[in-house]
Amino acid sequence: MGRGRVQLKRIENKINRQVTFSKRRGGLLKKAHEISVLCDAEVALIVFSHKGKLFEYATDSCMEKILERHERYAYAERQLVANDSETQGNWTIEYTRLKAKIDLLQRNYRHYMGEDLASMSLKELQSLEQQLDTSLKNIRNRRNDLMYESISELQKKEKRIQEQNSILAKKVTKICLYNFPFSPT
Amino acid sequence: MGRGRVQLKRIENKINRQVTFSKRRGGLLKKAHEISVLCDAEVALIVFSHKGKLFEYATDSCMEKILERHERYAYAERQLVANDSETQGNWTIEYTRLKAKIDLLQRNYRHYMGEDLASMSLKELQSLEQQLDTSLKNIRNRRNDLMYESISELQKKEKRIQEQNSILAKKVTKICLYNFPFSPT
DNA sequence: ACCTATTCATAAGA
DNA sequence: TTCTTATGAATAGGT
Repeated sequence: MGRGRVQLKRIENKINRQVTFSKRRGGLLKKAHEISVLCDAEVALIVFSHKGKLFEYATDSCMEKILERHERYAYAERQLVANDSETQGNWTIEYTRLKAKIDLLQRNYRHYMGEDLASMSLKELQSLEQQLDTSLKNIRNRRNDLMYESISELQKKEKRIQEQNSILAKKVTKICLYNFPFSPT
Repeated sequence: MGRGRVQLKRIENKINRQVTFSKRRGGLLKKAHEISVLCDAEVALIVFSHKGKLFEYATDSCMEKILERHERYAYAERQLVANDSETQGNWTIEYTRLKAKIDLLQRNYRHYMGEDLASMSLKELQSLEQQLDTSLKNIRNRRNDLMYESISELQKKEKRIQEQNSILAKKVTKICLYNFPFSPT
């Protein structure tokens, strides 16, 4: 579409890639919404840009619900593939599932701690690095905000106290004048 | 697209809806794949038809990984109401325990993602910042190592091939000389 | 499923 | 980023 055919391969020019991403992302989200409305379908679309930014669309803005529904499907499939004697009931299965999830989370966590990196590919490392860089920026921004807040808070407090001080000083002067109208000072 | 404009509302005719769904589904999956390849993005697309049939696309056919990544971004609100039936016994307790663990891990995650920072104190932020800084250093070191490794690997390979080349060249020369001892060249 | 008239999406350029 | 526009793609309505 547009001027000239397009090859289905990574756009090497960074600028072009970014622009194309931005445009196509819009188109994709729009079409996802359209099919959802026109055909009464339930759609969830998740897009991570090359830089790791998230864009998403979900029918009725209910991503979690759709993902859960998907999970049930995927889960059913997995069961069809790899079941032998797990007729113990749902609890055992659910337990295993949660265990696996924790394992995964912990593995990821270690990566975020900069540990256990040997198992990661170059691409994964780069994506992780980018993510942490972004995180760090956010954290530093937040810290700066907090510090500025605290500074201005202190400055206000100081001002208030200064004012009180001068008021008190005036009172003191007045009282002194009243009690010792002719004293020096 | 096509003959006549289309209103963005549910197609009431069942046949038309089904046909349109089928066509647009194809288009949507195709475009999801295209943006994924062209722009080096990570895409997950889930479509449930009106009748409940599942269609999906995922970059590198790795749906779970993308959903996991998405989960890290998404706000955690998987509060399963497991409290209503405490009579289930140990399983319920264990289940709740695991759930809590996951919640905790996910909360920490979001901090590592530079999100959800409002609840953190200055001190906590500083410690997090320090940790991430360290992580980033480790990750960058590891990435550098990998890249150097890969470079020296390539250099070795190049050398081997060069050597083979020169051996082959010599052989060719020899054969030529043997077969055409007086030819020029 | 296949066929087109149309509308849509978008690559390139500004 | 946004707009414009030429052009390739997608697709609605038929067959």
